[in-house]
Amino acid sequence: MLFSTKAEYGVRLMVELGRQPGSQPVSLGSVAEAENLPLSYLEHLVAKLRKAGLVTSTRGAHGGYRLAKPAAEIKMDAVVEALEGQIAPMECFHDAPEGKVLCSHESDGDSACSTKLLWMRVQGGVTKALAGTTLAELVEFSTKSEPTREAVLGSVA
Amino acid sequence: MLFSTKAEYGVRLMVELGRQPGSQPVSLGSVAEAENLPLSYLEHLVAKLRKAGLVTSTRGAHGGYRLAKPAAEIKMDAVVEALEGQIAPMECFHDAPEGKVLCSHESDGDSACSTKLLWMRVQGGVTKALAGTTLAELVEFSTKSEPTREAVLGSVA
DNA sequence: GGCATAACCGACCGCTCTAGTAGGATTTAT
DNA sequence: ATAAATCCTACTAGAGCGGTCGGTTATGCC
Repeated sequence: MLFSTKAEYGVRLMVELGRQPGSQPVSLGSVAEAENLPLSYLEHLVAKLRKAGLVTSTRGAHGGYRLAKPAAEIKMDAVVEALEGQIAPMECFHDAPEGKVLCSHESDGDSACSTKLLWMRVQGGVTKALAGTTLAELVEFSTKSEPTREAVLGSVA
Repeated sequence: MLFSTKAEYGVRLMVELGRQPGSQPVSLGSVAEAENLPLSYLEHLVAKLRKAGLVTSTRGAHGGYRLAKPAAEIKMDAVVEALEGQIAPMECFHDAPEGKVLCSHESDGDSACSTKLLWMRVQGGVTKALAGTTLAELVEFSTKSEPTREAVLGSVA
């Protein structure tokens, strides 16, 4: 598994927030109920999203969470990275200050890392997929398939 | 981390085998020494590669391992999958008999999985990167950067 | 002010996987 | 026979995952 359920639950949470049109905050409890996920676990996840500046919170009664930005401006690489931590294909990958990629084996005296080419391509593929998808797309995708109730009913009938 | 060191070590092992020109088998011990990896751990990894039909073994003295096919015909998705198991972005992803992708949440009564679009793109990116890279490329890449000894010496001088 | 609601925070827990280690059994060239 | 190798199983420490729990703080509402 490339990602754990932290990413899954967290993205579902974000989509749920993105679904809400109004500017009023959504309580975690309602999200947990809607997505059928444990509330206390979602608390941990939403904390990461908040620290990453992806959602804002309002405390107290009628409080809850809102997207910090319009869904169309939220790229999924930021979301997944907030939840799962640095996205790198391999332990030895840490990106240097500039856009460069380092491999810890390279500093060794021996030959350059034979796997670097592969992991760079993998990382490129993943980053492209994540950064090329916005939360708004997922919201639209999920709401569009919600009226697939027809399809469900159709298959039953 | 998308992958564990199993993939890292295993790919390094494959590259090491691919480097050898002759048709005579290479002992795991020499690979372990060349790559500075624990021999007993490599044994576990190479067993997976053998079961996946990627390498062949000859037992006894002067025995060892060989690539089962020319390096140019070995695609890295097969290698990584043999080492890490099914490559899927998320727990709920299991590919159906035909090339289709299933999400376990879809069978539920509720709306289709809001994350499916994202994970499909991610999986596409990873698969494309892995399947689009051959072992031969990695072998060439690593041997080409081996004479970068100049660069290393150059930076020291 | 008091109360319900909800965000916040940290500790804890069982489980599985990772990255090894260890020890032996088997096969084979010399 | 012996040494060199693959092969196989069992074991282990540690880390992360998925989740629970209890308590603290902040806030709208009556």
